[in-house]
Amino acid sequence: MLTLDVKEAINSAFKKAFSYQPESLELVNPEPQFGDFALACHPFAKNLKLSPQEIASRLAANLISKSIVKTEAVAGYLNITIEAGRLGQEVLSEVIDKDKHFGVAKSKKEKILLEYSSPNTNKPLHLGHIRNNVLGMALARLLEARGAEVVKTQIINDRGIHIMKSLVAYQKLGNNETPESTGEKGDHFVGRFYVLFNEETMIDDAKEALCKWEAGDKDIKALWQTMNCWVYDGFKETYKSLGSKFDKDYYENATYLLGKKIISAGLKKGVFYKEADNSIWVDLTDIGLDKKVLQRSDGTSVYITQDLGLAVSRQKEWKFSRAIYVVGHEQEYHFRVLFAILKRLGYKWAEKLHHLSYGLVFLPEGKMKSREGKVVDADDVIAEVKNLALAEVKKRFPELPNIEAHERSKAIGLGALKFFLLRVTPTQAIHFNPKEAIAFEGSTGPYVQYAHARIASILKEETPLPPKKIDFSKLASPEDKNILLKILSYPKVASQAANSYSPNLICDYLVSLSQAFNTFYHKHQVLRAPDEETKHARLLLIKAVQIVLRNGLGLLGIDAPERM
RNA sequence: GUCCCCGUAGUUCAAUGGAUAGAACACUAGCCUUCUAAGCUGGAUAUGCAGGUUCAAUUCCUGCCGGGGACACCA
Repeated sequence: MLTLDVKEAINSAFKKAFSYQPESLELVNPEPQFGDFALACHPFAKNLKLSPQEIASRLAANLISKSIVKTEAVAGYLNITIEAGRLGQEVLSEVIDKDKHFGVAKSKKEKILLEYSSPNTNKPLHLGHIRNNVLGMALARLLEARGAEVVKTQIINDRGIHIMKSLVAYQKLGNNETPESTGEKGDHFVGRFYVLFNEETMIDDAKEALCKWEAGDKDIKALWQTMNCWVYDGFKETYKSLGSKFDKDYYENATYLLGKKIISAGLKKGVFYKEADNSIWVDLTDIGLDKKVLQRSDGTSVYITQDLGLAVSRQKEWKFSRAIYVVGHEQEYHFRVLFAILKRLGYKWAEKLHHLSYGLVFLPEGKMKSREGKVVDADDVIAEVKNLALAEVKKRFPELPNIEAHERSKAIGLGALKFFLLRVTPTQAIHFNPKEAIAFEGSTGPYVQYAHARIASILKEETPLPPKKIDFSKLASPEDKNILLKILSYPKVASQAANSYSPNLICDYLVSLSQAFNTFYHKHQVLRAPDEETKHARLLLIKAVQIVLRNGLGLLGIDAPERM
């Protein structure tokens, strides 16, 4: 790999000039006028007792490599320019050889458990869930591209008073309707009754239903089961549109009992304590948290109980080396408490649990609240972006067959939506402005997809690709170099994005690569290049761009259509 | 009251402690007889305030101001 060659050359220059071995070398891509790579020499000044400029000068004088054509010392920076043909040859042959594996590291095997969806079975998914899902899938792919085995899971909150609320409302107002009879999507059907639940007149019935449920009442359990299945049918459809996949679904009703066992065990060990009213507590004040109730005085479990059981059973089942919970920022305290309790119980793997908290999605009117109907429904948004994309496609290609038009609009609409949600740092809150979310121009998913489709349409004219042993010195324009250097940095960006759980870095990268390509595209002809050699070199160049765009979009869970 | 996240251009967002803080939208002037104009080329504007650490701070530390979230025998 080229950057390694340059690093080696710098290392030996250090040796020759100063008999010194730096611990690590961080090369950056400077402004084009300075060169292709640069090394800031300031950090070495202290050890070498020389000015950064002096260090850079001496390194420049001692830097020998057949691929380096120019070295310069400016303001304490060592600037390096690579031979034109060399860059193209090394970068392009690697990308085209590796193809879909370019940017994928074959590093150590690690098993990562990822939880990225935790729906309630009393209402349909909303925009916040979409962010959660899109982020989770992107993370899964990002980590897989680092060589990790990722176990994708969701925890379904199918138990508790809120579930009984929709159930009781249905009992009272349902008239034996079903999603089939009314033609509604199952999750929306159930959600309708959750909204109809009346806090004043029905709360006692809901509490009673919960007691019956816990006692195993047959009728309640049967209805609960039926309604949950309606909801699951609905979720399945939404997940399919989003491309969400899970290796394993966990259900709260199955994990909370294990949580209770863990709590009694902890009580015996003296990690927890019992109050006079029989409630069970943990005292975390010594680490800056609070006292927390783990079991109510009536013996029933609380929210955290199921997460304790879930964590323990998942570790037992998967033996993960790391677990990541992709859950909203508002639950940060909950997870701090959860992890602290697990540590206190003596589970060593508790150190390996991370809460990746993502910011809320705000609407122009403020925070979303499902109880007040102030939500952006997931299915609605998905349908809307598809429709808008369809209108654009039809405007451009009125003659396109319907099936093809719908396929394209699905890719484009969802590409726009996913990109919109992923381009922001996960911890940042998103202010959802419908117009921006579904924009197809500017810094958007479709912009990247469009660059990809343009390349596809050029390459379609020219199959098969030219051989890889050609004259790459034809790729010496600023536009060529800009693209080559960007491609070269892709693996690094991908690993940074994975290590810091930041898919937004990929979004940024893809936009800048697309910009580099578009600029090139407007300035240089590919099929009508001045000569055959240039044409061949350019074909390989854009092929490599296409590969990287497709791989990068793939990490984000976004399709790369051949035509738009 | 305590804790967590966030304050960057008119707006929405970027920026492993490194050279002149990047994009996009909006606004504006141009570019389709030439590989897809969902595009390209120009044009103006920004690090909340006060200190500190550092050769170097949007980035790290402290305080203040402003916005959001959390701290239930809710989930």
